[in-house]
Order: sequence, then C-alpha cells, then structure tokens
Amino acid sequence: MGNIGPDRMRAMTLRTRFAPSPTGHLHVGNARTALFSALLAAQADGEFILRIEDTDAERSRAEFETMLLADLAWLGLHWQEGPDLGGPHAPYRQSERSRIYRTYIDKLAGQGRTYPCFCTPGELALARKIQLAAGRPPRYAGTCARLTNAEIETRLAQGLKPALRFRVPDQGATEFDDLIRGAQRFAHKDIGDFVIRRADGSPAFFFSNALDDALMGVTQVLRGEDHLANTPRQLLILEALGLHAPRYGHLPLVLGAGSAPLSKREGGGSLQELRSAGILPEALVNYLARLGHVYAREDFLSLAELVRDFNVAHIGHAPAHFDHAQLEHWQREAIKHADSGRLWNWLAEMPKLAALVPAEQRADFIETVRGNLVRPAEARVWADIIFGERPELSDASRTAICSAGPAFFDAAIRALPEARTGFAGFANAVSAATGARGRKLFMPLRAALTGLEHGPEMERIWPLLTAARVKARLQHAAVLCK
RNA sequence: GCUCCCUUCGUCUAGAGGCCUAGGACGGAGCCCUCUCAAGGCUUAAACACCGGUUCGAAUCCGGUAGGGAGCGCCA
Repeated sequence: MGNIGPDRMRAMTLRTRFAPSPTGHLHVGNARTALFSALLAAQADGEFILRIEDTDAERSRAEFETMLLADLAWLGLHWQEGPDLGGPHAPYRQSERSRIYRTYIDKLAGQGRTYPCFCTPGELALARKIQLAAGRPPRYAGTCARLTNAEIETRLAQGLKPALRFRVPDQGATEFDDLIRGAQRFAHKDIGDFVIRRADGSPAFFFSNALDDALMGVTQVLRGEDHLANTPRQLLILEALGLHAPRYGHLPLVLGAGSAPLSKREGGGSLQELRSAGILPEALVNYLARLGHVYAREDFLSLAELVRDFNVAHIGHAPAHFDHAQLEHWQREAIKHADSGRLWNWLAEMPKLAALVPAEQRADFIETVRGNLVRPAEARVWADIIFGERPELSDASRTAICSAGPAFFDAAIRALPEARTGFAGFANAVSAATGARGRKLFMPLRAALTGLEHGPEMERIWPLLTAARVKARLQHAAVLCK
C-alpha cells in the first residue's frame, strides 16, 4: 500500500458517459440510462461526461440538443465535461470530430482491416430479403470483400462513392465480461462485415461511438440491452486500433404500456411530458433509480443517498414496466420531503400563483396545502380559494350549508369576535351558540369558507383568510338558503 | 431464420439448495384515527411460466418446452 501516486490515481478514475443523439426528446428509458451512469460515476467519485452523437445529419437538430441538456439538468444531473462545458477531450459533439475519425479510419485501412463497399442500399435491402426468405441470417454477404485493386479503381473512376466496411475475422470469437450480465461470448462467423464510414464520409455508430469512448477515457459504459449483441463489433474495432476498451454494462429495456419498449419515436414517456404534467424531478429520480435497480431502503432518498447506495450488482436482468401509479407515489413523497422554498419554486411555475399569494404568507400557504397537493395546478385552486374572491360553492357544500341553516351562520357571524383565539376558539363559540358539534359543526364552516367539502385542516387555513373574507363568506352562507 | 438475452403477486422486486406454508414496496380491498381529503396505523387478497431430472430436500442447480425481447441497417 501507499505506492499509488497521482498518475496511478488518475488512471483509476472511473469515467462514465451519456451519449444521446439529438434526434428527439429524451424519454424515461434514456433518462434512466443517464441517471445510472451519473450515479455510478458519482459514487466512485469519478467523472460523468456528456457527448452528443449527431453523426446523422438528416435527423439531428440543434434544438433537440438544447432540450436534451435542459432535460438532463432539470433531472438534477451534473456532468463534468460536455458540449456546453468543454473539457480535455473536446469537442464533445461528434459532428465536430471528423478529423479524428478520419485519422483512425486511415489507420484501420492501412492495416487492411477495411474495404470499400459499392453495394447500393437497394441491392443490400434485396439481399437481406432473399437471405431472410431462405431462412438465413440477414448478414452482409461480402460481395465487395474480395474486389481487386483494379476493380476498385474502375468503380472509383466511374465516380461511385463507396462506404467503408470493417473486415470481421471469420474465425474465433469475442468474449467480454458484462458489468450486469457477466460473461458473454459471440462467434465471429455470426457477425457480418459492417459499415464504419458511410458513403457520404460520415462515421457510423459502431465506429465513432466506440472510438470516442476509448479516446475520452471512458471506463464504464452503461447502455441499453439493445447494444449487447453489437458489443463484439466495437471491441473488434478497438482491438484493431490498439485502444483500451471500456467495460460495458447492458441495462434491461424499459417497457411502456402494452409491454412495448419505450422509444423516442413512440412519443410516449418523454421527460417533457412528465415535466409539463407537473412531476417533480426528485420524484422521477427516486422512481427511475428503482426501476430495474433495488435499494435496501424503500423510502424517499435524496440524490446524495441515491448516489451512496447505488450498486451495479443491484441492477436486474429483466425488462421493467414504467408504471404511472408508482411515479405518483414518489411524487407524493417528493412533495412531502421538499422544503418549502423548493416547493414554492416548483409551484411558482404555475401562472398567476405568485401574484395571488402574498409574499409574507408563502411559507404558511405552502405548509397549509402541502398535504393536499400532487400537481401544481392544485395549489392554484387553493390559492384562489384562500386569497381570491369568494369561491364557487360545490353542490355538496351548498347542501352542507343549507342543512346547517341561516341561523347557524348568523350565530357564526356573531361569534366572530371570538376568532382572536384562532379557529378553535371560533369553532367553540359557534358550537356553544348552536349546539352543533363534530361534523355538523365543522362541515358547514368548511363549506362556507372554502366552497369545498374537503381540503387542508381548517385550523391551518384560518390564519390565512382575512377577517373581511371570513365575514363576507359567512354572510353569503347565511342568506343562501333563506 | 440465425445468434444472444429474459421469465417470482396487476407493477417494481427480495430470494444465490433447507431460514420460503415465498418477504417488502406501489396499487387494490377492509378497519382504525379524524371536521373533510390526504397522511399515518393495522388487517387482507394476490406470484415462483410449464415439464422432466439431480438431491434426503429446489423459487434457487441441470435439461427441455412455451412465451416475451434484442441484434443481424450506409439508425443510434
């Protein structure tokens, strides 16, 4: 012990990454991958980096990237390097790394590990169809793998633009130890030669993704299970390049309604939707951290606690369903645990709310309604009831008011001077004057004062109502059933 | 079709041969508490996909079957 110098320490730093494509909104499946990656890094006191994989010029859009970063930040994730922050391995946007890709592709080509492929998309699609029909795996048949130099020159001279394929050895197998699934082994004969550079010169995913992970010093990659069977291709590339490959861990997919995997095309389950539906990020994070991953504790955890107890060994192998009922539970928990400043900031996104609630009564208001909230819109309703004009009376409230009768409210108005001692004193005085007790006492008062049959405790609402509002509402109730 | 992955209550899961007549959480039902709703407390229904094998003993190990999923793209 004791001989671990700074360099060695740096070499051991755990680095994870999240590498989305800016081709749509972030959905909960990807958000979970990002979260797990961030938790893993934070737990090991390592680094979490963000890389934008925008090699598909057709579908990538700058505005999606902006939203991606905003969604991630909203979730509460922090990255140490990224397109917005820069860092020692910049640029962090693949569209800006063409020179790097060219260098490494040339290196592979120089080793004879690649060959140009002149097959057209139409030809390839047809070939796949025929293979599938014949009951064979739809793999690249190797049509261009044995082209002579002369043949290649001829086609190039004709102006044909080839894609570049990586030659996969036909013998042997690639093995690796998945962080989540353990030992894996894939035979090379089952892997067809694949494209690493498209005809337009842009790098393909298998290549740029693996290369960047290696170049950026990423040590652990957490990604969707859909990448598992393709991992050998990336390992083969890195091996040919003599680069150090990260350890990969493949997360089971997150399933949506109907057990279909969540995908961005489907539109459902995007963070944008949850966010505009008023879900608190703390709620989503608590839920996501437990979707396919177990914590010994089943109560609400802070981000620091989620980090501390995160464990790759606690990630399951089976796909998990995204369940709104469970999200709702964490939403209630998050509201229960948020401090009032935090809650106010969340609620203040609600239009008009801030204007309705007097600044000096914000904290009291929050604590009063907190137990009755699931969505910010409900706070609006209560702000209206407490600080607005005389509220609409619900049908049940009318019934409660009328069955108490005008005399009850006349007595209540007369009892108002007793209200100095708070709601309890007031209620006691009304009770003494009318003989009403329990439900028969409180329900008419609640109905008259709030217009609803249920809500926060009257004891708490009372101090927020001004004397003028109380009087006006009681007077209205007194004449309602005359 | 081939390769690979997966399979415990409705959902998330605990479980690594006897501690399991399978535990917890969410959701459901009921009761209690209570001025109401919520919260809280208590109770309750609800699962080892199937068939064989190994073993004194299997949710756990092995084999097969069924079902689900992914990959096999000039998408990522």
